[in-house]
Amino acid sequence: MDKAFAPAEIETRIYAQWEAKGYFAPSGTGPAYSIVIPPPNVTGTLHMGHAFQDTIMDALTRYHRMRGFDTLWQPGTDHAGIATQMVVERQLNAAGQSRIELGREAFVERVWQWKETSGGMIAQQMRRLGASVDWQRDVFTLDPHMSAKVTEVFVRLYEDGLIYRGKRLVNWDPILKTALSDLEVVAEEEKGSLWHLRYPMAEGPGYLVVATTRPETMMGDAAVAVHPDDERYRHLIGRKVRLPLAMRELPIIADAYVDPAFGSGCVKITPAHDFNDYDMGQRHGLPLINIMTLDAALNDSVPAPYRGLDRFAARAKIVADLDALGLIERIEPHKLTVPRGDRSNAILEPLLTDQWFIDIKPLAAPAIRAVESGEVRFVPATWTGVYYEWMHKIRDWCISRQLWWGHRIPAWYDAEGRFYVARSEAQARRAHGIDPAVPLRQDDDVLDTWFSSALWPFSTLGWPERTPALETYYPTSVLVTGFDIIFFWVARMIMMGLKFTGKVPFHAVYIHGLIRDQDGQKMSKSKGNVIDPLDIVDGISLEALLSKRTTGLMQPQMKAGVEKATRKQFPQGIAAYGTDALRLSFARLATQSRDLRFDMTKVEEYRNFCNKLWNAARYVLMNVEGRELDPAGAEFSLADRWIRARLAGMLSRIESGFAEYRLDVVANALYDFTWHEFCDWYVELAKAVLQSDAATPAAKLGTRHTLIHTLEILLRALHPLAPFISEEIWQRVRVSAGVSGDTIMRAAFPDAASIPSDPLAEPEMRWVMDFILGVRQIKGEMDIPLNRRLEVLLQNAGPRDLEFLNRNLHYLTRLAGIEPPRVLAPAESAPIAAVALLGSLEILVPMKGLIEPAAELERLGKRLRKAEIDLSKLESKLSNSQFALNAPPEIVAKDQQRLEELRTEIGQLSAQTERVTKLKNQ
RNA sequence: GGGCGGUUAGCUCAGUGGGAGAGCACUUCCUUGACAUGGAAGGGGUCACAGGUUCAAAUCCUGUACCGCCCACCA
Repeated sequence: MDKAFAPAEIETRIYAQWEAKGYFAPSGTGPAYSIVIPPPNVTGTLHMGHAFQDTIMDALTRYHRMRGFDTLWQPGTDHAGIATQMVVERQLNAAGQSRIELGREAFVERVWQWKETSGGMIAQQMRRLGASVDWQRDVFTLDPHMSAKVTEVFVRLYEDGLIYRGKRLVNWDPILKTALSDLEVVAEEEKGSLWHLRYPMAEGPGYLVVATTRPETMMGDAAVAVHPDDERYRHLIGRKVRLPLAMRELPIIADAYVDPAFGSGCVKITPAHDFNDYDMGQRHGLPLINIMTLDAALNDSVPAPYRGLDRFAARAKIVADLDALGLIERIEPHKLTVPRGDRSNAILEPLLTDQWFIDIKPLAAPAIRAVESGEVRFVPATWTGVYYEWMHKIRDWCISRQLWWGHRIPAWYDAEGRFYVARSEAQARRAHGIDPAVPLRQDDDVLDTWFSSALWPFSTLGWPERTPALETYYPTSVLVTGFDIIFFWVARMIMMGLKFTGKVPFHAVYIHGLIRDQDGQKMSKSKGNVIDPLDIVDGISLEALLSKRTTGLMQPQMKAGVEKATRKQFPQGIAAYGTDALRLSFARLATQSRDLRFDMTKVEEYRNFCNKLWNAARYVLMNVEGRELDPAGAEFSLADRWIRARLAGMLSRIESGFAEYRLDVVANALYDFTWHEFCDWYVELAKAVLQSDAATPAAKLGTRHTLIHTLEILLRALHPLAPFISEEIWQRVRVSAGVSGDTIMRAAFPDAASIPSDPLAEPEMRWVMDFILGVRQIKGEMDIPLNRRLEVLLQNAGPRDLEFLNRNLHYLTRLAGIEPPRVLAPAESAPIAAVALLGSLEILVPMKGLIEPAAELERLGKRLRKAEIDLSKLESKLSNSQFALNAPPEIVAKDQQRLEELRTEIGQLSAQTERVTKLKNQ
């Protein structure tokens, strides 16, 4: 084995072998365990969030596969309608072309080409990350057989009366020229103005003042509303005002929606351009006056001077014209929430258009019950409330999009505008007896991407056919996703799953936090803080990283800032850390926190961890290869028994970590055991046996056997999080360890319960460790090199101390760096020495010029102060009579004992301080 | 306006009722035959604040402050 762990070559080689041998496919035996991947968008490459999520899913998958489950991790990618269309359109624009020029068919062809590129990059990234998905089952949401399922669902929903088409007010994106669902709207608070406009009374003098944030919509006003109980305006209800600039009259109506305290208490009502006004218009039978075109300019229903003006130009002109007429009472600054498209960032317009909707309440009710009943469990449970809140006030879902990239709506129109919903044009004709000579035209619109996403758990498994995969792996075991798409995706999958399969799509939803940069900032191209996960795996030079981060920026003026920040953060570029280090650091990050700060130092930490493990394995192999390892006749030492007990402890921590989706717990358990127990202690203890001429062959055999078996079990426990290094080392140790199997991937996950408990090993080992730590503490504080062997005397040794001492002398001399200690007789006086305490046992290191009395006094002082503080706390606790009365007896007893120990310790330390002080003063 | 998170060592974070923890960073020592991507030792925290419950609170309850997120039709 090489001296340092070199991941690059190992990873690609091992993954190729796994894939070639078909290890990712379900085993077909055992209980089913399945996860469907949240399909990444084919908009580019995977980002850190994907890599994080894939690590979690892969760890869960590998863990269950090793535990004997029939395990499927279903891969796939998403066409991501708007997002992908925008990416390709931007590419076209950069090349001086436009989508419109190209035409629908050619454009869609271009997007398919891009899909091949992006999908290929994504698959490649997933392979480098070690994802054990079943590639044979890979699907894309727009694959023809997947589209057929989408059509099937649409038609069935339509036939059940749950899909309807109609002219409704929707969120309209005038840049993308499509409708959006409520969820795709981000409400941002922005600074604006509140214009107080005077609307003259139609008859007689005077005017009403209405307050508005959008004066340009006045052209679409259908009424002015006041609160029915508002004394100021009560008498005017039923009368009329004249709409300035347009020669129309508006009724004054009463509606309790109006807040008399806001503005003037009079509201202009524009039913075709405001959601509230729309509702009010419906209540009062007001006309819907649409004044805008699809690109948000004023249309021909407004007076000539304003026609064709963009909404904001129209606003300026209308305000100027009203001002000229003296019809503006005042303008005040006002904060308002502006709706913007989540993709385009365009200011959206409520606009009347023909759209398709899902009547959602009938679907929502069973989906709410499924969570209430516990059929679907959110982890952490706090997200349940978020789900309920949205589900209880859910509104109909606008599913049609005026885009080109997506699932075409299966509806056909005749010349009269009648439409027929069917699985195909032919079926539409058959069902409605339409002559082939009558032209039919399919709806131009496509479906919201989330429509097909909602079907994902069952569509990927074969629905509507009752395929073996559907029967076996549906409902899936767990959905792993971020909280940002609970509404977009999780809720809709539960609704659709229940509707079309009668079952929930997954039993658990594990909601993880969102990956942010080291400063807690969201990672985004425009911030210039994105990292390609593979750049951490393979490393990247500063130059390459700079060019990656600064090309294709939406706002080129950001370039300088991005470059500066990048140079500051990665002056040397990024080193190659390997996949396992990245995965382990992701796991360590997977706490229940919402925001997860990704930090390079964590990756470095786990790179070092991998190297540590690699070298521990080197040491083990060095000592076992070509040697007898048959445990028959082996003698197992205290250290052997102890490390086995600690191994069991680690395994049970891992088990509960996985059960609770706490991969941070799993990663920490592995780290602590590997580094601080196996390497720091056990390997060093093993050396004391293996390098000793005094140790018996049976003892050496026991140590070798324990070394190789502990390592082998550790590797299996590590495999779900660090698949590559565990496989690589396992391949080298499996023969010596005497385990069968071709791959660690399909080896059994180690079981804590199969390791018998050993209640005596840990206390004795604790004594050994404390002895060693006591001596090391003196050496460390006195700057004495560890390997300088010291003379040590023991005072006050009890029978237990003597027993432990005799049994473990070889450990003590080696790990503490001492000569075999001499036990002082009860009456024998000790030379002046530095002292370490182990219960009542005093470990003495004679000072004789080695240790300065002043330094030892300082050390003693520190210990003494600590002990005294502890003692006084404990004394006040125990002196409280209520404590003994109410606390559990075992707590009281423990504290009593601790009190005695502290008193002994303080007595010893004080006596020692006195002795050293005397010496110093001589 | 409603709701949900967070506040623990310089930094990033674990820790849900009984002696304050990890990693990194920092200080000192160590070219020991697995590993300097290493080893040994050490310093550093009134657990945001104020009340309350309890024999006992970082942990449970109430409130306050600050930070963040989600939802929401006040023009």
